[in-house]
Parts: sequence; C-alpha cells; structure tokens
Amino acid sequence: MNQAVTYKTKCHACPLRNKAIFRPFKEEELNFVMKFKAGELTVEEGATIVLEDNNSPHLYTLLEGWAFRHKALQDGRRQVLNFALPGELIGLQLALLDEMQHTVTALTDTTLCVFHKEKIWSIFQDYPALAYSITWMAAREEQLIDSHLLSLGQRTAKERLANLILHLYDRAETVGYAGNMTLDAPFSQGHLSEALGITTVHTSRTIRKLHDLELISWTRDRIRILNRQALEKVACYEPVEATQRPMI
Amino acid sequence: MNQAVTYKTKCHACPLRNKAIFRPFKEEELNFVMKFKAGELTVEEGATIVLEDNNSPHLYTLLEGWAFRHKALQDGRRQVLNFALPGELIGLQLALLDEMQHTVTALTDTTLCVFHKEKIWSIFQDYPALAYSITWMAAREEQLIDSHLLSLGQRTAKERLANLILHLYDRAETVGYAGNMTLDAPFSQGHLSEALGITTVHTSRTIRKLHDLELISWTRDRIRILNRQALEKVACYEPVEATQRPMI
DNA sequence: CGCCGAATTGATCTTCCTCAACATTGGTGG
DNA sequence: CCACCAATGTTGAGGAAGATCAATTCGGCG
Repeated sequence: MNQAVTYKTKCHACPLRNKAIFRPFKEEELNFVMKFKAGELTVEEGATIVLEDNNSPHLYTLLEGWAFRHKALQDGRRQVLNFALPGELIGLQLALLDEMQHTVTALTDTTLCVFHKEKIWSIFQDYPALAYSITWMAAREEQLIDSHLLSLGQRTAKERLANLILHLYDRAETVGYAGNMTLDAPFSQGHLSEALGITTVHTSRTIRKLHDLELISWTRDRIRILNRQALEKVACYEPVEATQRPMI
Repeated sequence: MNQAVTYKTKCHACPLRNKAIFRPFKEEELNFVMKFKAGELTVEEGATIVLEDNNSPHLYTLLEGWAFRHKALQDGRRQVLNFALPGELIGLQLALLDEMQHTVTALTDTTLCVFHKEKIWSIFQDYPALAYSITWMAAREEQLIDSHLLSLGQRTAKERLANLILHLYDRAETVGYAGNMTLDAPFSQGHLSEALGITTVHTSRTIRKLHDLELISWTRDRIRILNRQALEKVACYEPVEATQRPMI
C-alpha cells in the first residue's frame, strides 16, 4: 500500500506553521506535539490513507498534498464528502468514535504527520489548549460539510461547480496551492463529479458552460478563474472568512 | 421570540440520563455540569433557537422535543442539514468558532439546557472528560452529516426518503420518540422536502410510492414502517450502531 | 507509434421541477 | 357547533435538468 514511514520534519521546522493562516504556536505546545508525534508518512497518489471500517491506530495531520474523504453505497455509487488540504486532521472520527465511516484517499502524493490515536486522551488531560484546537477543527470541518450539503440539496449543477471551484480556490490559497486566480487542480473530472453528485458527462458539459461564459479556463491540471465576480454570482457564493486557525 | 427561561430540572434528576443510550455520569461530573448550566429554556414550535450570524452567548443541550438545523441561500432556497433530538448539543460551532453559519429552529415545543459559551473553555481546562465528550459529539454529528451528504449526492428521491425515515426512526427510538415501528413525526412534508433536497410536490409523490409498495404508512403526525426489511433494501440503508454516547 | 484512461459530444430517456388546480386538515371565531 | 380560512397535501400536464448509452477524440506515456 505505497506507504513509507520516515521521521524527517521536526515540528519546530514545520513548513506549514509559517503560513499566515495558522495560529502561532508556543514553544511549549510545539514540544508537546513533538512528543505526541509518532512519525511521518508518505502516501502515493491514489493510495488509501484511512479505510472505512478499518480500525487503524493512527490519526494524521496532512502536511503536504491533497487528499479527499469519500463514502460509497454498496452498489458502488460514491460520494466525495470533502477535500483535505495541508494542516487538516485526518482520522479524527476514528480516534474518537473508534470507527471510520468513510475512506480517505490521497489525491496527490502526500506527506502526513502520524499520531497514535490512543494518545489523544492524554492531550485532553495534559494540554487543554490543544484539545480545544482539535475540537475547533472538528467544528470547522462540520461547517464545510454543512455548506457542501446546502450545495447538493439546493444548487443546480452549474451553481455547484462554480461554488466548488471558488471554495477550493479559497482554501487552497491559504496554504499556497492557489493564487493569482489560478488553482493547481490535481483532481480529474471524475473526482469533481463525485463531489458534485453529478455524472462525469454532465460535469464536462457544465465546465464547458462556465468556460463559454468566460468565467473559468480549464486545463488538465489547472483551473483559472477569469471573472471572479461573475463566477461568485453564478455560484451564490458565500465566502469562508479566513481567520487564523489552529493546527496540530 | 417565544422563549422563557426557567430553572426546573436539576442535572441529577435529568430525565434523559436514565435512557440506556447515554453513558452514565459520575456524581462528580454531574456537579460540574450543574455549575456550568445557566438555566433552562423553553422554545415554542417554529421559533428560532440560534440564528445564523447572530452571536448568541449560549450553547444548548436539547432536553425535550425536536429541532432542526438549516441553512439558506440568498434567494431563499433552504436546506435542512439535520434534525436534532434530546441529548444533542446545539450551538457548538458558535461556541467554538464564534460564528454560526446555520440556523436552528424548534420543530416542536422544546426545552433546552442553557450554558454560557465562554465557560466552555473552563471545561477544557478543568474537566477533560467532558471536553472529550463534547468533541465526541461533534465528531458524531459530522458522521451524520456525512451520510446525509452521501444521500443527497448519490441516492434517488425514493432511496433518500426511505433512508431518512429509517434514520430518523432509529435515532428517535433511542430517546423514546419512536418504537414499535412507529415514529411520532412532528415534521411536515415541507420539512422533509427541504431535508431531502426535492420539492414538496415530489415528496408527496414519493411518499405515495413507498405507501403503494406497502413499506410505510403515513398520517399527519405519524409514520409507520410496515416492512422494515424491504424499506432498508430500497434505502440501501446502513444502520447507525447504537453504542452508548455521552451527553452534557 | 500505439495504447490507455480521461474528456467530449450527440441522441435519447428518466427523474424531478414547475405551474396550476383542487382536496384535506386543523384551527378560529361567530 | 358550524363556517370559514389558512396551511398543508394531492394530482395532473408539460418542461427542464441531468442520466444513460455509445461513439469519438484527446493527451500523456511506454
């Protein structure tokens, strides 16, 4: 399963923490996280990070790359629940509820920080500030899914697509994966379809529509927003405000 | 806004805690929660409990009745994100993220336990077990939304409805709001439609289909499951297992 | 160059929406 | 207690959004 454990990055030298979007860490907190950290993991594009119903003993923070959470019906229909970007926790449900009801797959080659999930309890006992951060992140994830749910339930395909592009752009920008109206998009139209709840055929046609309206341009691995204002209008977009957030 | 504060129920005499579904509480924990509790609130059917963008200083536990979380687009299209039953936290996103991106409305007359949200931090500091419970509940809520998301994205209207009925029945049963294949259903077809992401017209027709298949019966305020096995099949249902859960 | 997976396009079918009329229910006031 | 009203639910007809099926085309890559 294309996974390799290494111990490269020390938390103090964590390349993520410098990003403006993350709340600064005290020396003390860093030391604590270091103790909590079990190692580092590299996962290749397309490989599974956490499998549904699989009781892995780990909890992760995505350090580098894209991943996505998804969930399938018995007959194979699959829904992408959300995309994950660096700084986000993976496997929290598993750690807390002792069961995973979705799968997480690497969209690109990824690097992850590995934690032992049994130690999560010690965080709650010894480091309330970190425990609070974890809960904060869980609540934020819920917000993201809430708005995705609103999309699937109420928006048309075109609105959904426009919305997803803007949403991913904004999130990717905070970690340097997008900027200058350009989003490095490692997902295929297939992934997009599964997130939007429409077929690939219809996704292709919908992209074309936005393209013809000169709102976006689309190349294999790059999405460019040509007219943000108009795109937001199509999307009925409500921006995610970008206050500093915690990270573990 | 039809809200009245009282101080009736002492946590020790909380009518909910006896339910088998909830994890037993130590005397010590009860005392702590008592201190945290600010009072009790009664909200009438149809009234708003927490409003989007409104920075209420409170966090609630639903004690009695049904509520629902929903979120709307500017043009009025509205999506029900989830229904809330006794024992569930309301307003956690607000308490943690300091902003609410959805509204919570009482579906029936409800009673709520009121907490001051600033005190949430003291829970994390002084009572890690309770903090853990809060996070647990957040993670579980995420699971529920995940599976709702799967429905909206991948299931047909008929499957969605069948699924929602089973899901609500199972959840309601754990708190005594359903049993014997009968669910006391305080929601209108309108609410159901907004949860399923389809129009009321189509909801009505879809109910009729399940009715004609003799899977359910439907009266104004009561849904009866006539053939659970067949209904599960239609729904592609995956049951929520019912392990004991925490409550605050 | 040839292959394979991903993307595009067209034609047709199904699901669900829209609009509009009508029925039913529960509540309210005379 | 009945009559009326508003909200909710039902039914029909026609239309639009999106699915399905199938045939190409495109774009890396060995």
